[in-house]
Amino acid sequence: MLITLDERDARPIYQQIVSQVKEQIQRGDLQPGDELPPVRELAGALGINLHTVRGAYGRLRDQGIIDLRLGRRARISQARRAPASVVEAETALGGHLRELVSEAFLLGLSANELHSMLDSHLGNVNVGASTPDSNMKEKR
Amino acid sequence: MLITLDERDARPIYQQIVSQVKEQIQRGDLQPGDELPPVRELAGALGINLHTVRGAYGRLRDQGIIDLRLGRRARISQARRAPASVVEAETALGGHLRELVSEAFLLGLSANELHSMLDSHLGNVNVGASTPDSNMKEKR
Amino acid sequence: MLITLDERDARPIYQQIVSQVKEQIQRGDLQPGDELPPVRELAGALGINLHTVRGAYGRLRDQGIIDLRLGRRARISQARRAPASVVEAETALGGHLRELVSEAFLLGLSANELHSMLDSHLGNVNVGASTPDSNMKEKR
Amino acid sequence: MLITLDERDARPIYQQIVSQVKEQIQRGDLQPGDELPPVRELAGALGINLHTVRGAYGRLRDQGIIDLRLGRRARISQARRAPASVVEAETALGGHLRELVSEAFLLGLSANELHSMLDSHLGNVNVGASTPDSNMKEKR
DNA sequence: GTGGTCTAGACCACC
DNA sequence: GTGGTCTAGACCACC
Repeated sequence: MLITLDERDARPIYQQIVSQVKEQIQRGDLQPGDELPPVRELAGALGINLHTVRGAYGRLRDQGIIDLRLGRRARISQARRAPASVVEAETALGGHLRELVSEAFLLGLSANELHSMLDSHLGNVNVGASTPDSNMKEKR
Repeated sequence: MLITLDERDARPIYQQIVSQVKEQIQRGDLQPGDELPPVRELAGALGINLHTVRGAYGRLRDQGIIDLRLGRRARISQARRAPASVVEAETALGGHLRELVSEAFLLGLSANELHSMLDSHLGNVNVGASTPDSNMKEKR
Repeated sequence: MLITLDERDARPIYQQIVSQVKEQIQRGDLQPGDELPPVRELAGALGINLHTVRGAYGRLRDQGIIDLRLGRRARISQARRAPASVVEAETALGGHLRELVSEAFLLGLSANELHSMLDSHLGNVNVGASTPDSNMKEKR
Repeated sequence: MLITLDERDARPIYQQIVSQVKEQIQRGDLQPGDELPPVRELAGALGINLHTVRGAYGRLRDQGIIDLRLGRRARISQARRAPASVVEAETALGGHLRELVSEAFLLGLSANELHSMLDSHLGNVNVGASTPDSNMKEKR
């Protein structure tokens, strides 16, 4: 598993790790059951403190992304959660969307341009899910 | 000028103020040259700390949105920046979009659902601005 | 808010704090909107490290029990979550129930005795919920 | 003797083994004097570490469930302890019950739902033991 | 080896 | 004042 830290990224280190693990799951680079590197190993490779990695892993566990068990290696969870309700989705993504729209406006983007940027990012998504006609790869 | 705080919004207060000022410019409620309320007044109206409002105004100034001069009232700047290039837009928004898409994926949202969430957030912005055929309100 | 640590309790300190906050919500001693003591204050009062309290608060936040926002005091969340599904409930409580049954057996308790012990603990519950005829105080 | 590990069970492996041995005694599948498989054999069959099985057997011994003597096979102990008093039971199980009830409350479960979850876990235990009129399988 | 908890202390961001 | 992140290092429990 390849994790890289971006000095220019304003987000805290643990957040970058969390995001990258999620993106790798989404891309299919990490599959359910796959092992993550031990915290000490990843900390060493990234040149950061062990606790920083533990914080990242802990959040991934709390979000149901990975399984952590004492004495065993961290693994990508089997269970993918059920589709979220509209309310849950708004709670989880509302801040992201407001930020995105705000920034896009400042850049002078049109609604169409923003939607097509979103489309190009959705295109990267490796969805091979149970309901192929309603997944995120779907052509609009 | 009407600013309201949303308790459910997880973003820091200063950021909510920044976003709302931007959105009001976008809606045309705030025009170049318009005055913003004095820091003390807005802080009092929202029941928040002076520093918080000062922080918000400072960021708006740093982003070229308002003019701040000691002893003068804050005003909306004249200069609007030119629409960004595709490359600039990708640089500025790419991280936000990656984050948004991977979160949406883990929530089990479809591409359609994500696009319509984006639409509803663009709708709040309700642009009726200078370039009507390429603005963010545009029906898709 | 009164939190006490029990030396004899084998659970980690942060767990005891988490449990006690939950129990106080359940008893109605803590209401939505109520403030929790600042981490430094509670840490001082309990004679433990600040980070240990932060760990407890962080878990309460991750479970949606409290709201934590930078610069503001921790508060009990407004939103009570929707009733869990059978699967969620089994996931969340299965381990507790297995442990309980195992221990009860070792003690020579009958099923009836265990159920009535559960009843007496449910009696402490301060439920004032929307569906009074299906809440946890309900006589069986 | 059949022991199986449940990946979804969040408890440590040694605890799953301890619980299952207890349940099998309860079901009558294991009788006083019966031999348990050698540590090496069980570890091999489950694909786990020797230490893990040793730890489980050690705890069973500490709880008076099995007899362990160097060079001999582990056996189910003869002595069954007398039923606990109400006070003992409350001391031993009170913490578990408080925890269970407050978790259930936060999940939005009703008292009935919690009792029936308890029933289903008691059902797994499936007691057909020495005191049929007060055992844990008893229909309520 | 591997994750979990706790202490100690620094520095930062928001209010 | 108040919570958030990070480093450093100790010791523990499980495998």
